[in-house]
Amino acid sequence: MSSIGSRSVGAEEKRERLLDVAEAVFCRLGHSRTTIAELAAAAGVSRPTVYAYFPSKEDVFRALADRVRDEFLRLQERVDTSSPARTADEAVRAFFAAYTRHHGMLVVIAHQALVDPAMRELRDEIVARPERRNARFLERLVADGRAAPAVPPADVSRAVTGMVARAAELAVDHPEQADRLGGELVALYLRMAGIDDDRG
Amino acid sequence: MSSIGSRSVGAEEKRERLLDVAEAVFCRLGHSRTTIAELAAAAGVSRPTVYAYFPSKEDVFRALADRVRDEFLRLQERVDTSSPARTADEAVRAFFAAYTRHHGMLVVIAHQALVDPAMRELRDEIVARPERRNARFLERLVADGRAAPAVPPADVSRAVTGMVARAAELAVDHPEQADRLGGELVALYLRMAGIDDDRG
Amino acid sequence: MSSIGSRSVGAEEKRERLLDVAEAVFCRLGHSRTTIAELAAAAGVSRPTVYAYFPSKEDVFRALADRVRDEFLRLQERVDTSSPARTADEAVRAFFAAYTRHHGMLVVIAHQALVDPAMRELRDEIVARPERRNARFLERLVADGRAAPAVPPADVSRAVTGMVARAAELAVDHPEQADRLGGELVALYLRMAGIDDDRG
Amino acid sequence: MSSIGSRSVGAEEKRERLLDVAEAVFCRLGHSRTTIAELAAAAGVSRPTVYAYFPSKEDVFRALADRVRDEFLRLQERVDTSSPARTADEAVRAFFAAYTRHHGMLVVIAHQALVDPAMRELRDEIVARPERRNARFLERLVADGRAAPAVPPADVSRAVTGMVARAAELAVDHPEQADRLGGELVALYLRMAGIDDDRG
DNA sequence: AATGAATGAGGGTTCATTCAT
DNA sequence: TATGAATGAACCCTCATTCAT
Repeated sequence: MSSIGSRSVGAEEKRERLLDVAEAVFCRLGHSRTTIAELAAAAGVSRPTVYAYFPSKEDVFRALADRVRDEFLRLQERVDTSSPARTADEAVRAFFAAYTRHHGMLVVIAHQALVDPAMRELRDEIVARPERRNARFLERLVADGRAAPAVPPADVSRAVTGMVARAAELAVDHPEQADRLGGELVALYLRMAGIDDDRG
Repeated sequence: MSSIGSRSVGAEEKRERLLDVAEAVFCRLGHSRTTIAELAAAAGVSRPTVYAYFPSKEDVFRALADRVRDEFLRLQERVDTSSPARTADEAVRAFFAAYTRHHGMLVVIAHQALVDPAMRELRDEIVARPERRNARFLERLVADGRAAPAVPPADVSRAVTGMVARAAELAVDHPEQADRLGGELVALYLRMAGIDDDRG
Repeated sequence: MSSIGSRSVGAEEKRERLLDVAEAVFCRLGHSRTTIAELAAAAGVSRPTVYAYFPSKEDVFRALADRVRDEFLRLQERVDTSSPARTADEAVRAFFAAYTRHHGMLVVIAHQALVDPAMRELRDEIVARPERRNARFLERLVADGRAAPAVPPADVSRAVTGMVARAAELAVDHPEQADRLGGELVALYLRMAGIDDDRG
Repeated sequence: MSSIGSRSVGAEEKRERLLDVAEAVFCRLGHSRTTIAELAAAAGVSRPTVYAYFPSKEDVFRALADRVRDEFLRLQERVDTSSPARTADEAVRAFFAAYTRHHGMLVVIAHQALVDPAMRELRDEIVARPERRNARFLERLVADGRAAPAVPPADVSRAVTGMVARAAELAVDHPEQADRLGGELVALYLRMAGIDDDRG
């Protein structure tokens, strides 16, 4: 019926769809209440079918977490670098959008990180890596005299991650405010970093 | 049942000790992996004894969450108000300290909030209430011409919550940096809020 | 369906090959751990293909057991009867060789006999029938004055079955001793049966 | 109701009773068809109760197998040694009785030995150790001129194990013949070993 | 107040088997 | 004929919870 895909669709695609479904379920139910039965039902298949695509529940979760991380890693690749303010604008907005989109998973990942060192690392790749990258970006700007942050770049960088995370929480419940929130985040960032706003 | 005599006091104390133990266990194992057996073992009692103090595992968790929230609520009561900068300094540092101290529980609470509306509310009391209070504080300062935030006070306020949360994560792993981090948080906040630093 | 033409012959051959593979797998993994998946993998085919040749896993096992039994039944047909000692020699060695060759299957069959009356019967055909036949053989020899067993022929007969079984166990792990063991078995049998060794 | 024991009984005793029940079930159903549910039902308890005494189904089986082995090991301790024939008589009969009593378990152990090296060792302790002991016993007799086996002592010894095993199979179905079978086994053994029958 | 003992409910996982292609 | 895909039925095991002592 409403199974996860017709026969003609490749297995890889079905796996991907299963992950989509799984993300929704994990975000709705959290890690422990997400059962294979629930995943299967949400995907319109039977329990054993889930095992045709993933060896275990934990593997579903790991694959999901990996996918989220990969999306975050990809974010950093395409950013307009025509001016510091533009770079900041795009980077912050993109990070904010991704954070909002995957807010639930990030909460679950943080929870699992309490228990699983692998999740701790994965979370680090999502959160701390962009921070380090951003810190280096600021340091370069400072060296060029184009930024004058109030506190060390690393702290600005960390602060912005936190700000984005918190704003994302709000954006999840009030998507209509997402745009405005993005704007405020950028504004705050520019001010914290002491970057001249030369956008448009 | 038992009067407020020594017996009762002992019971209240034991309950409190049980909660201390429980907080440690919940932070180490997360919500689902925390079993009554583990709580009992960590407290050096048998499983049924836990039920003498709490009706269910969920009640242990709720009591714990309540305790954390209460501590956050109490934070706001004693703040030096001799100057805006001093107020900000104390409030931010206190919030940051509490956030660091209860970081694990806050992660678990966030996770449970995905599932349990009551936890959503509780989390709101911990995070959003101080934000609103802070926003009002800023608005008053703005009205008095003593603050000139870069973005609306509500956004500054939300931003600082996020910053603190992220800094707390770091402070958990590197307690030796807690002081410095607290200072940076205050500095950033003052700058974001456009408050003159008239401290010492 | 398919005539006895080449197709059918191919099918029969494949079935036989499948049984060969299955014997190896059942002996390696025992009855319960042998899965259709394992059989299919060992045969280099997909799971459903196994079902093209056998209606069920139990049928694979039954066919296998039947094949083993048939081999044992055939043993008794060609035995040199030129002298009692020669008869004994050939019969014991042949039985011992077959027992060694199919030791694993015989263990599995014994195990299944605990549960399945049909396997009990089959095992009886493999083990008890030769015993009865042997007992009659001895009785005839006794009547002719050519044997003087220490105990009733039926007991001698049963004893030799047991001896062979135990020797086979050893021969499985130490094939190089098979010949010597065969010799000892014959010697013991002759002595137990009180048959003059007029061989060679 | 008909649970495995009243509260007053020690846990050790209950464990022992559970093992008694388990032996019956394993012998009736074989290894794989024996489920925890069946064990629990046979013992008159619920499934989780079984886990209060054993960590897993495999542990139940191992404990059972250990118990059987221990009983076999104890057999060898008390044997009348007033004369070779008496020693042989007692040893063979005792081994035969134990083999009959635990026939089912020995079949299951043999089956598991296909898969589990630990079971292979355990089986060796049950079967091969008495053989080696017996072989040494015969060697001593030979040295003293009190035995003249038809084949090397080790082979006699192995043969008798096999004979006993096969006789036990029969005795399981026909307990009324056990005594007679025991006698025949002893007679055969004495003859094979070339021991003078000086028993009363 | 405290606990040893027991269990109902439920979740993860496996596997023989079927079916559409 | 052969198979990729899917599933019903079980089974092992865990855990929150209860109860008699």
